[in-house]
Amino acid sequence: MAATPGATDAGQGAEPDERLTPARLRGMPSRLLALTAARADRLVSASLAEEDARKWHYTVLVSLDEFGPTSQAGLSRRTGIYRSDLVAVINELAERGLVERAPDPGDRRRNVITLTARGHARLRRLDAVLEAAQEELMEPLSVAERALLTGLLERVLRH
Amino acid sequence: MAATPGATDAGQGAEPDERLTPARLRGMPSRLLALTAARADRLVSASLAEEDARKWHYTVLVSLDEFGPTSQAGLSRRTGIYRSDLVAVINELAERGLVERAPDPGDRRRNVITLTARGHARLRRLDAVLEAAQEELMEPLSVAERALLTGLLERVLRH
DNA sequence: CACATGTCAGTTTCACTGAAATAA
DNA sequence: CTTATTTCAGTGCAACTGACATGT
Repeated sequence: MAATPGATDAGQGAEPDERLTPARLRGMPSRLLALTAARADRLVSASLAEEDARKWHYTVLVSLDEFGPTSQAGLSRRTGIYRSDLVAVINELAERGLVERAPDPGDRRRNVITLTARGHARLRRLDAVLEAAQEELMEPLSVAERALLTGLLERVLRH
Repeated sequence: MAATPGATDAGQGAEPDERLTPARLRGMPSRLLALTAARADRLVSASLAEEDARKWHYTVLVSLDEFGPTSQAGLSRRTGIYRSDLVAVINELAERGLVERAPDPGDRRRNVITLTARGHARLRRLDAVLEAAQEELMEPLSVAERALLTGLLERVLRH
C-alpha cells in the first residue's frame, strides 16, 4: 500500500488485449508484478475512495495510531510521504476532523499531529475496508497460498 | 513490464524506514506487491536506460518481432501504449534506425511500422539485458520458487 | 454519413526540488 | 553559524483527453 506509498499509478489504465501480448512478455516477473500491483492499487484506491479517503490518509492514520502523536517530519520519515506533500494530507485529515495539528510546546518549530476520536473511528472503518480489498485481491488463492505469496515477496524485497 | 506498461512510478523513490513501518502495513499484500513491483521497475528501467532504451521501446520492438509489421493503431492495442504517445515512441525508435515508418498502400490512413535489421540486433541485446534484470530481481529465490511466484501472480491476475 | 488513423496540444496527477520563515 | 521543521511555489514526467485532418 502506502508506507512506501506504492505503485500509485501502476501503469496505464487501458490494459492491452492480453491474448495479443508477445510471448516473451507474458511470463516476465517484472511485468507480472507490475500488473498485479496495478490491480491491487486499483482495488485499494477504489475502496478507499468510496470512503472519501486516499492511501496516504490511511497510512498517516495508521502511523499515528501505532506510534502516537508525531511531528510532521517524523510522520514523513515513517510513511515515506514527502514533507512538502504531507502538508496537504494533514490539511485534508484535519478538515475532516480526523487529526489535530497543534504546536509542540517543547520544540516550537514542530506541529504535533494527534489522532482524534473521530480519527480512531474512521481508522477502524478503513481497516475493515482495506481488509476486504485484500481479500478480494487474493480471492483466487487459498490461505496457505496467500502466505506463500507474501513470503516470497518479502524475500525478494529483503534484497 | 510493459505490455501493460506497468507500475511505472511504483511509488516514491524515498523509501521509508522499514523498521518504523506500522505493523498493520507490513504484511499487507497490496503493499508488498507495490514495493516489489517498484523495485522490479527500477531495476528494469535502469538496465534499459544504460542501453539508451526505455520500457516502451522494448515493448514495441518485441511486438513487431513476434507479430510482424503493424500499423500504429494495431501496436497501440497490443502494447497498451496510448496511440498519442506511440507517436513519440515510434519517432525515437525511427531516429535510432530500429524501425521504419512507411505509408500502407492498402489503407492510406495507416503507417506500417517495420523492424529493421538494426532493430532486430538491438532487440537481441535488450532481451539479454532484460533477462539479466529479471535474474537480479529474483536472485533470492530458487528456480522452483520463481516458478511458484509467477504462477501465483498469474492466478491472481486471472481474476 | 459513420468510423478509423495518425498527430498535436493540452490537462492532470504525483513525485520531487528549492527556497523562505521560524526556531533550535 | 549550522541545522531542523513547516510551508509554498514550482518543475518534470507519464498517463490521459480532446480535437483535428485525412482517409475508408
